[in-house]
Amino acid sequence: MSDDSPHTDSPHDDSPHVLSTRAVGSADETSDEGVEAGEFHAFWADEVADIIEAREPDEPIVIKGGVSPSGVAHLGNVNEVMRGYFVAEVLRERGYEVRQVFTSDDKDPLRKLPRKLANADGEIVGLGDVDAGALGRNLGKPYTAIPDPFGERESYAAHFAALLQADADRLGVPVEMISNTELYAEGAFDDAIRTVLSDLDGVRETLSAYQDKVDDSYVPFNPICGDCGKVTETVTAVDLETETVEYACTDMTVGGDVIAGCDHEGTATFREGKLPWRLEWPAQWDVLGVDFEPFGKDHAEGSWPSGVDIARNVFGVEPPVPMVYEWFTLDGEALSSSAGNVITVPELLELLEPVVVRYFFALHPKKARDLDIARLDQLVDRFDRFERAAAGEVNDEELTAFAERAYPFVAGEEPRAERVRLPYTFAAVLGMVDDPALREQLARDEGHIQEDTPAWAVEEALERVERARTWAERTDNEYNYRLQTDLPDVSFEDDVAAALDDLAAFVEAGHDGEAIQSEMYETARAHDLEVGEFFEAGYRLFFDDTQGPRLGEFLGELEREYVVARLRREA
RNA sequence: GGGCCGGUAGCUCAGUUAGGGAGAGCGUCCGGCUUUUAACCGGACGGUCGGGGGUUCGAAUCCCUCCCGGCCCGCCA
Repeated sequence: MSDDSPHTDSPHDDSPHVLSTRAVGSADETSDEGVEAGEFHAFWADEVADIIEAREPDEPIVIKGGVSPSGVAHLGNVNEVMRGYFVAEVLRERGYEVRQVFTSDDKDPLRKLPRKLANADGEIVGLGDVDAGALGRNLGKPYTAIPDPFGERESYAAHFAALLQADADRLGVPVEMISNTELYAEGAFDDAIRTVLSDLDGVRETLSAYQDKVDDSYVPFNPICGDCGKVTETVTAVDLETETVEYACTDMTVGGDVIAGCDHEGTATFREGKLPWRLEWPAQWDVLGVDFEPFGKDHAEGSWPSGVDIARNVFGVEPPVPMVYEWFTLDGEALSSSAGNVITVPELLELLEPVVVRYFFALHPKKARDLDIARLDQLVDRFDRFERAAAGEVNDEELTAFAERAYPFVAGEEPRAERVRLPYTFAAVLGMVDDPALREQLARDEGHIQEDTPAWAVEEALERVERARTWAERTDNEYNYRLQTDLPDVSFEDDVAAALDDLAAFVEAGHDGEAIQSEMYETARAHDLEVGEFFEAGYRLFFDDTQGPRLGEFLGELEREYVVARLRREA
């Protein structure tokens, strides 16, 4: 076998870890012409796009994400949307037509009561705030057959889907929401179900390699009970002629609990039931023509391998290009809605600009990372640096390569030279005052806003202030000071009071912030006070606290009469 | 127990494609701004690249092994 063609050792191994340090390799293309597989990309979405492109997909290229409705649409779910989005945008830039779809697996039964729910505004509420009894009575039914606990939409599923749609909108990602229930209703899965039920032995054989419970009486189809409306698990007969199944509404075991069946026995059509997940997922690939799908690491070793097998050997289709993303933690802990460790998109957008959130999801999907709310300033700093790098202003080759490629997809535009980003912590300082004009003045004095900065840039820069303010309040950190409009309850020693009066006179005479700052030291010495003691008096008067921002310069920006009166403890 | 994925400075992370200088920002400390008071500037400190072994002239990077964390290996999704 003197073979001169260097064959790649292993053919494609179906590992879903397409971006792993080890698995990147790839294109099992013959080397003679073509696709340069090993080409390095600074942006992971380009690597994924290469793999998709190498398979010469039909257009439109279909990128899918999906979730099962649960209580809360949290930031983890956004992976499904944003990861696919970046790949979609890269492919669009390469000239392809791309559809990004998002399935809501809403024909799944509600198996247990969620501890927490998100209302239409994305706020998390407890079960006590909704009609929990109605939910409890509907255990076992498809989400689309359960009333919206908030009484607003036509169903629990619709409520949840609306949350995800709203989140995608807020992040500027156009996705096509697809209801699984509707796909069944319109017959999209008819062929897949027929295929499965026509070859039960073959399906069982394939499935049994992954699921122990598959025996020769197992029928992978779950009819909806015509009597009680629950998803059933016991099919007693299949009639391929009439395309119906006979079923019995038996009990369903969920964890340690049992959802009681109603014992009804009936007949269901192919559209009055659903495939179990391991078959439904590959059936979706077939029905929707999916070319790429990102998914969390929980699927990587479970349903993905079986899905690949079933796609090829049951449905006769090639599975999509996969991509496993690592889960991120929130404040160092796993996301958990029952434990209260979740954050929704609207909540996060009270703290961060959408572009920063998009940036977070443009970072490498395979790295385990933490979203640390207390240190959001670090994330924003990193984004700002990333943005400067995109504009070629950072002396860091690696970062610049990544930023130049990824930034347009993150921001939706090329970097704009006039743009102003206030450092997040500085924005938090500005948040100590309410007056928008004063905030702007402070930013100008500090040199962040120039004479010729266009109005749009000023406006957008200042949008960060409100968010940083909210952050300071939420985390009650060292920026959580509030300029006091009313005189706090204070009392000072005579010497301190005298010093304050002197300072008041100085301010009244008209001096700028820098001069006031200097004068504070002079005044303290003149009255034989510790400088710290004098500053503390000032902070007490203006912030009702013992610390704060650089006081003199801060006071210089405030209305003179107000400062003078406050220093004299008059108002 | 088995498989997969992660583990780089106090924190958040880049660097692993293709082996060659261990890096950035923040924090800390010191200093500067006629001034100890969290905004600005400069500097320093800070790491057994999870541990060990191997290949190599040379390893964060390749190989083996072990440790830690997460996920999966029942059902469900």
